[in-house]
Amino acid sequence: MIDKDTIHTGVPMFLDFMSEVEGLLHAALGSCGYKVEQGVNNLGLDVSPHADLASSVAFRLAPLLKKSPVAIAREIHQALTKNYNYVDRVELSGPYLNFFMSQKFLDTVLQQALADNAWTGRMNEKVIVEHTSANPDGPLHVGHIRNSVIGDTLVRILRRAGCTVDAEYYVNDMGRQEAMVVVGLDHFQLDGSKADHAVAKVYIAANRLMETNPEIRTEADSVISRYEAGDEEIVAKVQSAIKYAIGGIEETLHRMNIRHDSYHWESEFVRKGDVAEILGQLEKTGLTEYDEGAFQLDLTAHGFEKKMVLKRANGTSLYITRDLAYHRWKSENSDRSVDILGADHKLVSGQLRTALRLLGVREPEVVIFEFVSLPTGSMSTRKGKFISADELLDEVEKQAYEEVRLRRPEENEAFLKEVAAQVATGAVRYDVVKVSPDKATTFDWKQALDFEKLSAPFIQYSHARACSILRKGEALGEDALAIQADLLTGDNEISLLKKIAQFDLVIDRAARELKPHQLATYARELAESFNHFYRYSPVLDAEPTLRQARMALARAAKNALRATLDTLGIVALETM
RNA sequence: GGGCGCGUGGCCUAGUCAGGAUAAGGCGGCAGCCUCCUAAGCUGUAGAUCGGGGGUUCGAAUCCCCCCGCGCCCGCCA
Repeated sequence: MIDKDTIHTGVPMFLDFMSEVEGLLHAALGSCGYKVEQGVNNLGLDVSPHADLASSVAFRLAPLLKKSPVAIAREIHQALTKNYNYVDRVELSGPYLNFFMSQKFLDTVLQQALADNAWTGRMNEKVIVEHTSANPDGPLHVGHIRNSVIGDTLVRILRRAGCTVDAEYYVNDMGRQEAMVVVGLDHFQLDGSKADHAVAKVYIAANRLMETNPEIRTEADSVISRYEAGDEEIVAKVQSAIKYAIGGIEETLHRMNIRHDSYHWESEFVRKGDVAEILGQLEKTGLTEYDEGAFQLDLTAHGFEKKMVLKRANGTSLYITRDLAYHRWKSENSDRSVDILGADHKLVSGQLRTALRLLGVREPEVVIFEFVSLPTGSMSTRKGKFISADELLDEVEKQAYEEVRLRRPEENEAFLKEVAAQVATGAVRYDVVKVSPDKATTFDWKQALDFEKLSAPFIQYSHARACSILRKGEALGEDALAIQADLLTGDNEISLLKKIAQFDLVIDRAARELKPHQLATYARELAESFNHFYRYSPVLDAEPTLRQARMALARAAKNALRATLDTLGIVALETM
């Protein structure tokens, strides 16, 4: 049986094993009279094919002690106390120290995984994540959704880690793009298509008209200054256009299981006087000057070649200035603030952070993702050159529908549609999140429509198969809650349990480092691990006691898959 | 020209921050597995001098320098 005091719902699993290993190693090093340098992972700990946790600390000590790593590892190994709880044994393998999990640890993992709320971590910071924030001048395209998916996945990871997260959309209502939409609406009609698409058509037409009619630019300038001055007629026009476009954008986001908790409009910070206040504070740094009538900040001492313009010669404010005010607000209302930005914002976000430092405001953590381009080149809303998120989702859903229909011909239309929609959302999200944000990508229809192993349906399918076993088992009277982890002796059973145990480690890292693609990799490994169990350890046909234990493992795996999929924003279908 | 990022089998990617024990997957190719809990699955096989060159190290895909290629940026746009 398991000691009651080791069971605490909602407490990490692998992290507990790891801290025990760290404790053991530090104690052993101490009794040998050795010290390791300060730094992350100074014990050289890593998950390894050779052990549940391996340490290469002997290598790190070798040059300092002028002894062979093998000899050092042997000394440390002999100095280890045998006071193990979650550790079963430590094997010496040349210069490596290999730590293995105890049966008690595996029992705990299984028990935790069966609890309803076993999947929430201990971070309790308040975090603001700003993502998407696309200009309301058209629909989201396949580049924008990289922002939305990375952002929303991080929101979910941080919440899973225990944080309170506010997902924010920063609405650009004061920029030139929006002014062009308003001018466009004076010259062209919305055509009744989906709101954001209709706005895009007007916006594109206005830009095209400007090529032959320079008056359009003057009209846009006038909209900008009248809006900033608070001209009631213009304010009403701008805001209704924006609300209309955002409505369409929201629809697309909801289709991808993405919701924002709050919206902040740029104009808010101008109207409240924050922008003026910040300009005043920056002036006190002595780094500002007027150049050809424009108010500018000189950041050459901070490595920026060009001056940062804070106010136009005509007196209107600029994006960067309003963004300073917004970021000050965010820092005052959170413990961490996170921005998801495209690679084209690298420079300006560096300038922003430097200016914030001058103002004594906590800087945001910035996640930059590289560009998504089309095989024909980069996308542009203004030129009407893009593949919209809606178009992508429609196509993927159509493909998914065909796949479900082939596999489940006996099911009704509603079933096929529901599964197809959830498979499509999952496939799109997974395709985006599985790639590191640092990587520039080229959109590829063939890849987007591929539902095999490196995709969401692979993981959803594993979950559905686990559900199927549980349904059938429960019909036979099994409760799938019996804790008999010691009966799980097969390699595939133990590695599945160990993979389940890693969930908290993956979430913890992804939440600290803001790397959502690590969770995508874990999801694939977990599903793969479950599939091996499924293939080699029959549950329902096993003899009764073993069947109970395997039922419990199937439920634990189901819970872990479900938690992983939820955190990725992918619906865990019970059947597909 | 300068800054930032990327370069891993035919194609796409993980691993790089915190250097370690045979470079991990997918797609595509070839060969297998449905009287067996959903074959969107599983197994086997071929295929990589980790862009090139130098350096640091007992040890480099990983760190440093140079070069090449690709992307993004260098606006009183956002």
